[in-house]
Amino acid sequence: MNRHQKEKADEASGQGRPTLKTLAFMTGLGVTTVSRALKDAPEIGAETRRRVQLVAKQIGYRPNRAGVRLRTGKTNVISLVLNTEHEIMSFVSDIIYGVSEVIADTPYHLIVTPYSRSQDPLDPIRYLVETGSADGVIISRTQPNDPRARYMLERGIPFATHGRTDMGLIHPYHDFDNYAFAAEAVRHLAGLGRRRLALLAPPVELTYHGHTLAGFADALSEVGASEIPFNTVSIDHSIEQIRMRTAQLMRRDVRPDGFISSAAAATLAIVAGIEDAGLKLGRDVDVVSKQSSELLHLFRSELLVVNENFRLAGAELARSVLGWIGGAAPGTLQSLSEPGEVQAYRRPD
Amino acid sequence: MNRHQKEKADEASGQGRPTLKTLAFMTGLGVTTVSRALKDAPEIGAETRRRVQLVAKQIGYRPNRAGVRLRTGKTNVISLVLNTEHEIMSFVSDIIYGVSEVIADTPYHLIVTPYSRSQDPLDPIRYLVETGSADGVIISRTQPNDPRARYMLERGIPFATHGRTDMGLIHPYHDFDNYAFAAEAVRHLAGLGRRRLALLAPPVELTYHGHTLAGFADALSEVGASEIPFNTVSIDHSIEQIRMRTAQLMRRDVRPDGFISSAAAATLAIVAGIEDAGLKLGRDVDVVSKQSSELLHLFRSELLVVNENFRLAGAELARSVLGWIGGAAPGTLQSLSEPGEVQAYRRPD
DNA sequence: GTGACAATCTGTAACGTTTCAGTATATAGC
DNA sequence: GCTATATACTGAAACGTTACAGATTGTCAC
Repeated sequence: MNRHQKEKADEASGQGRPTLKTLAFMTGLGVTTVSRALKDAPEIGAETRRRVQLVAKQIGYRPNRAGVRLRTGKTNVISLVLNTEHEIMSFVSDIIYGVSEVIADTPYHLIVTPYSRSQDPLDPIRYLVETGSADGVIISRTQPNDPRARYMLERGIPFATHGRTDMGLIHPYHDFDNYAFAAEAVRHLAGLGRRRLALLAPPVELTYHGHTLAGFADALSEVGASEIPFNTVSIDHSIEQIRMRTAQLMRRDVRPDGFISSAAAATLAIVAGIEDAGLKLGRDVDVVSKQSSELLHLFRSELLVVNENFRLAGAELARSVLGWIGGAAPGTLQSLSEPGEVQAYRRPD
Repeated sequence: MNRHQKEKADEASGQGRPTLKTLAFMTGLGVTTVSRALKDAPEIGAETRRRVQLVAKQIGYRPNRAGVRLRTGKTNVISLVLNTEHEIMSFVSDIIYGVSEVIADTPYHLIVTPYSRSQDPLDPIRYLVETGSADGVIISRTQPNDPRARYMLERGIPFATHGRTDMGLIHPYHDFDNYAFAAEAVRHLAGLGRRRLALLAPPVELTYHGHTLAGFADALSEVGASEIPFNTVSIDHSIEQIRMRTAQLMRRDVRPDGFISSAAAATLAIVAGIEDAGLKLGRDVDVVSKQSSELLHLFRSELLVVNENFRLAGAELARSVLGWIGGAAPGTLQSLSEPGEVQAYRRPD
């Protein structure tokens, strides 16, 4: 062992985390060879490859993220960008778990990048892109003409949107079919003999507001029911506001006998408003609501529900972003989740 | 300009992200000087310091995280470790926002590290520590003798726990005073004339199970009420299980006339169980429940609630971890949040 | 036996940062 | 006018990784 090798030995045998240098020393190879052996490069002998990988596994070698990131620019990070005021609560937790599930056996980490009402929604995106903090981004509250999607498309950074855009640009997305939801809800209410329907829609600026309205309108004319306008509030409004507006509406002469609600929390407010007006759910009015966890039937057993699975959405979004990062065509990474049937509550035995 | 400087210029004027080298070229200083000027090192002249900082701000210099991390080992990352099965939904979203709020104007990023039922809760912690992926860790579902806290304490990695431990070891935590909650709930129910109380407690393995039980027991003897045992389920059980057990309990001869519930979702199940047994809330039985968002009163207006603010918890936990990272003594980074009064619902005008 | 070529392996440089060990200049002491 | 010392700055090395440009073999054609 010459002086040079001795030095290497001294360095590599340190009890810190193993690095390529450690592996190189242990196997008697150069760091370059080790590096390539670990990533199955073609110019490495089969036996050497196996030997390196065995030793690496034995001593629990894990590539240093900072080293890789500095050298290659690859962060192995997916960022989930969330609005801290308007995001649906169960959405946040479920989508995180969905994403986690998918990236669990990849080297990716999930970072959460929040922004608040006061900020331009583009701010966090700009930050991520400018600082190169993530390989891929997931955004929600998608708009028909979404500056964030446009911005990332321009910079060529992989992303996926929860909800669709409508800019004639192609990018990965996952969406719930809110057109189908609203249409099914209308049909179900019509089937119960309801004729005057009100819709508590998503906020106008989001794409699925349009989808929801379209499904609502199309099905209304299909079944020959009519709309009672209820567009002074959206599911983004406070519980109190929705409750108050609902109560007001229900005290009018011409009041709805059916409600469709795009969010579970808002449904609580609608029901409260209905009861404030002295009316009874299931008798005077029926309500169809989306929900993401099976809790509404406990609230009022008369409620009619359609489930939206955010965990699945998170998983799909993660798959889409990873797919894009992996080189797949953005157009092939789009998915739409069909709503199940409208469910009435069945009392357990 | 000599050849050497020319090279520098060429490199530094590249339109990529500005680095120290860019700043060094622009200011005519060495990278070392620039680096030190930016962190207010003492041996830099006052004017130079100002000049460098001005230029840095002008061109929007941001230190490269990978560079810093590789050189110093500092990740500027806080990891929030979450159980993907048992975490309360609102807890996840609120705590994330609370943490975000605090780290917003720091260089820290928040990464979410999930683990599932099948795993040893120590796994994600080991991963974080071994790979040096975070400067600080936040864990929840804290146990009296918590191997995760012990492990991190041994390795000297800063962390904070949501909930306390009971191992005679000192570390930062934030906790809700569940002893006070249970005691107050008992007193309130006693004040309503309720005499036979049942408690739906947190799962036994968590520290606050003990706190809750102690508060419950102490207040019971204080007010001279008695306990109806209800320990076949905890708030970790499924809605269906809790509902069924509640209904069973309420059909017994000796049944509770008061319930205390440690979680809002579980309360929905308790109420359903009560009603399954043909009894009425507010008449036959009163229920005091914790909640983290103001929704329970919409569910049944007779419900009595105590609010627990998870966003605040997230903020406190983040402050604690950052404090520890910043060198503060762990013992000074502990906080306890006192429950407010038990609230009955007041109908809005 | 020579040249060509493939198959394996290797050293060096670079990513951007901080730290170490200086260097150069000015100021002060005497 | 000399040294000592403080002040302000600097180059080189290192963190762990990958890419580039070789280097060393052995094999084969002829």
